[in-house]
Amino acid sequence: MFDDANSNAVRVDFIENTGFVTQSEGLPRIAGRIFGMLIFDGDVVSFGDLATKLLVSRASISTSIRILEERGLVKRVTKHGERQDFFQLAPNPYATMLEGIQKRNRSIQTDIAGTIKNLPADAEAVGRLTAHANFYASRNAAIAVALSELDTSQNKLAGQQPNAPKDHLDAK
Amino acid sequence: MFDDANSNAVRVDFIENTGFVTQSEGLPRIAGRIFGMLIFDGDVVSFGDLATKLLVSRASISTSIRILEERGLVKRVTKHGERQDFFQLAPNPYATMLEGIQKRNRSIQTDIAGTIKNLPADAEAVGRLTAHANFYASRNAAIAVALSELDTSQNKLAGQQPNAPKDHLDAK
DNA sequence: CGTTTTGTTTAGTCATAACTGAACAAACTT
DNA sequence: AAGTTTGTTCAGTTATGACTAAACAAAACG
Repeated sequence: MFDDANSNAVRVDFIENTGFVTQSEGLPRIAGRIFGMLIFDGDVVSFGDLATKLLVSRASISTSIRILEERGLVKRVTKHGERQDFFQLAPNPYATMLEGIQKRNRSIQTDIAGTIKNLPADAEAVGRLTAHANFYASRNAAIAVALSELDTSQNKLAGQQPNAPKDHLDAK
Repeated sequence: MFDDANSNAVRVDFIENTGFVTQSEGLPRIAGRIFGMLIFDGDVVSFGDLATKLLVSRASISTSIRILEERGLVKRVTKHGERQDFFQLAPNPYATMLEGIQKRNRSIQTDIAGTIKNLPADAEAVGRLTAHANFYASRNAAIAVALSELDTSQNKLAGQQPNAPKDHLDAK
């Protein structure tokens, strides 16, 4: 146990698992695998290596990386003297994720508010619709709490976060 | 404005919208439409009416209702002297929803903990994996906050929640 | 009893989106 | 310049799952 072969099996399992998790959240599975690989390896990985190590086409890497970049979870960097693009985890991907959920919840809340506004004030449904909107409001309030907690724990782990993102990395 | 035709258009929009929301959360759109209809109408609706009013097959109602029942969001009731099944919102669907998310997060957390346990304690990845698990932990802590908030606002709205669920409803 | 109503299950269709290979453009190498 | 590397885009394939129609079982009705 705890030999290299074992560790690699654990690594692959984690990466695959992360793929399933993000898939169930509506993202391509490959995007999750990339994310999982960046978490596990904690390193800067080249475009080509992503395709090679994950055994998928470069086209898939391209689209999944675009999604991860759009969501602010992954950052593209260059290496001095290297032609390939390299990728690493964005500075605080978890906070960014939570902020994305908040944004979505706000949009749903706005929609429900619009529904209420377009009804007569004494409509029988207004109470239930208000409770419905309230649900998303509490979720967002709760996420705000999680965001502040994340700050705390991030500080605790600061020493263990290798490879603080830089805009430009020199060759090793 | 605010005439019956308008209100009905608003109603249909809300129902369709709720369908989209739940679809993006991995549930069939029809399940969301049922849920939205129950929220808007706040009434007890028969199996047949669901199919008729939503213009979908009875088979779809059957599967979507099963999903909603499994998740504890909708309750099946009988009406004295009626052969059809009837459905209404479960007592506190929002709390149930949040608890479902908590359960899922816990399961992901457990998986990550398993990953960490199967690695040498000094593995370089442990710090990042811990932060990853921590993310799901804070989310769950936050949901706990939302759950207590929900209690509060539910009390505020108690007077506006019609049709408190009963196990058995007499005919009107 | 046969017929009707009702909900579930199953087989099949259809829509969607992930993924790939190939074509492509841009930048670099020689 | 010709050829190579690199990332994106596009067309096509494939896998998944929502949805339906039809078959079905159970219960109520006549």
